Amino acid sequence: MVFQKRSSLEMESGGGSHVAEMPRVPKSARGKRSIRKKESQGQVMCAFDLLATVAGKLLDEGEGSLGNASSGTPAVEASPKDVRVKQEQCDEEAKHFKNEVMDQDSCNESALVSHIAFQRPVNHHGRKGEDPEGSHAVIEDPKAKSEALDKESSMISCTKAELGCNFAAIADRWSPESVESGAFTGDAAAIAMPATTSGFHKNAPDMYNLLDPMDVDVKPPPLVSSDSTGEMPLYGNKIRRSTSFPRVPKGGAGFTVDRDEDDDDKSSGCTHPSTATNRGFRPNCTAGHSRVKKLLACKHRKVAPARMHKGDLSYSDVDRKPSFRNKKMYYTRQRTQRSTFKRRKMFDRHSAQVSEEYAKANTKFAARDSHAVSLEANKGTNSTAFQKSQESSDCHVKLRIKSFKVPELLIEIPETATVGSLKKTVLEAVNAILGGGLRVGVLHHGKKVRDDNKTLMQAGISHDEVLDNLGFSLEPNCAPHPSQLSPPEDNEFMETVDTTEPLARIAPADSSSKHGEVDASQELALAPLSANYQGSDHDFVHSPGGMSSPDKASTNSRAIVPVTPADSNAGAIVPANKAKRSPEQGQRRIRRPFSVAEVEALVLAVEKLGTGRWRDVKLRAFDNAKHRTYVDLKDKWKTLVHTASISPQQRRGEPVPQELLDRVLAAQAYWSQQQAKLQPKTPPLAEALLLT
DNA sequence: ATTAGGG
DNA sequence: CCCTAAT
Repeated sequence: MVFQKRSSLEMESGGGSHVAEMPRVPKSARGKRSIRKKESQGQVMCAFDLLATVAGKLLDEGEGSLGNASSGTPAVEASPKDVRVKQEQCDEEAKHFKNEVMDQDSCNESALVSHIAFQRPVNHHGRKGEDPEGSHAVIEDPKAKSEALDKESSMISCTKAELGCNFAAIADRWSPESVESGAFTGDAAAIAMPATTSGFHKNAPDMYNLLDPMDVDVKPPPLVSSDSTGEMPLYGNKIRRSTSFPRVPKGGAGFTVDRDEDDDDKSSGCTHPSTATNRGFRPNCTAGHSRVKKLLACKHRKVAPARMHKGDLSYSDVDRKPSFRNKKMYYTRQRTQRSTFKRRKMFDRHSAQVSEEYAKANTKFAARDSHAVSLEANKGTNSTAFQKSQESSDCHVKLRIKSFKVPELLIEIPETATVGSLKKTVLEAVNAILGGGLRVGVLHHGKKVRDDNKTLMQAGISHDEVLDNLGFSLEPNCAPHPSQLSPPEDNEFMETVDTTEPLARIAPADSSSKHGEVDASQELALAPLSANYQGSDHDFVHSPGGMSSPDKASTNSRAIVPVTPADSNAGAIVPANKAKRSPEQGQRRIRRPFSVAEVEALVLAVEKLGTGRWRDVKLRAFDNAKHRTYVDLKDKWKTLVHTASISPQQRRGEPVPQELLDRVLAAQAYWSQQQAKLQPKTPPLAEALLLT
């Protein structure tokens, strides 16, 4: 709706004469920003909503046969039609330009490109009027059903588990940083964790760049028009919008192109449940898998031979989870790294902070619904949601446990079994997967069931009871007190890896080092998931060269094993943590030379917005490129200006088309002048007088 | 959080 | 790219 209004406005203004954009409109601009943020929030909610809905459906269907769950896609498709449509548009556009710009493969990128093309039809190879049609208004439907969330909190949690949407959450939990960055996403968000929200927004910047009021009102400055004859005032805007569409429905089907990354990351994970699930489903960690299987198989035989089918399913889950995790982790890391960094500066103890957040999250969780997830503050980490499948007649309690860090497990155990045996069973399975060192805690109705000798029945855990009330937590064996908590980060790592010695071994340094290393890959891995669309920005660290690769998808196949890297350092690092961290933190970001396409986008944006509004430039042209900050853009512009002023022979790196450089100079000159005009508050006359 | 500049 | 100061 808003959108429509704007467009009309735009059109009108376009036709008429326009006032050049003001170089800056600080106040107004900022105010708008806040608005955007709000909107994004709404969207987020929406996404959750959707998720909840889908989950619900899946659950319903799933009960009968889990098999369906994986193919539950239909449900997803059904609801978010709008989203779909948008997505398609995006894709379309992308197709058009892909050929031209191989560089970037993200949807965003393509969008960007297309946008460019539109704006400057005359210049380039005939990609001119591709389609103004994408401009129809986007239908936003940010219905935030917070209440729904509340009511269905239980459902949601279940859902997450069922869908495997957790994967997002899963990975996130591993590193505190992720939490901070808002990676928390899935569950946290779903669960309604205000604390994390802020992070969330951050990552999910607004997809409104296009909608930005500024853009609308602002007409193409003279420069632009002069630059290319047939400018696109009206057109360009429209186009832009259309391009942006995809993002608007961010929450939606998850195809949130732009954001995905990162950012986004966050919502994306949950967003594509079906996809994720399916993809994730790969025989990755065979070793662990078989091992677990064996373990469980034994039990099954003894206990409930008949139910194996379910077990199989869950196993499959196991397989897929790891992969998720890996992907996620990578992704998360990357995303997070930076923020973490900053944080560190601010608080030595960033870890502490994280833990706090964690705690909050946990608390809320618990409060909200007794069932399912419980996080261990000290460990920070493992939360498990479990679901009991309704098996009626026999006295076996079937538990389906989903842990953030641990692959999903399906466990069957007689009601007469003791809590202790239940714990043991779960522990065995978990250990098999993780490689050990974990202790399992059982929570019933939010309370810890400490008496290992009680039977499940005695504890109130019976087959006919709703599973919601049962939860498992993973705890390190040795960790005696949660209170001591080592830095949350570490803990998390630990958990991931081996939980054996939680506190001691984890050193902040470790985690950091890991982060740095893994970083890039994470993103890659993740990308495939969300993938279907993607944004452009995946940064592939490993291939700094710049190209994005289509193969990202293929990438995900990689590792699966839950294993985790972490422990490697852990041992070494035990007590001392201060020294280590600092150095690692200092890591410089990897160098990612701007591609010509990026330069073009930058130039285009600057031509429109001017040189003093990097933040807007970022939003407009690089919203999806998480690795390009406004500072980066500003710096790049600086170098571009410099490059343009030196001889071609002196230039290095990927050659930038002279045409672009010329535009850079033109824009630079134009905006400098503009600035000069506005700046001098002191009228020339006055100046003159003073000088005299 | 952004912007502007120096390094 | 990083780092900082000033907003």
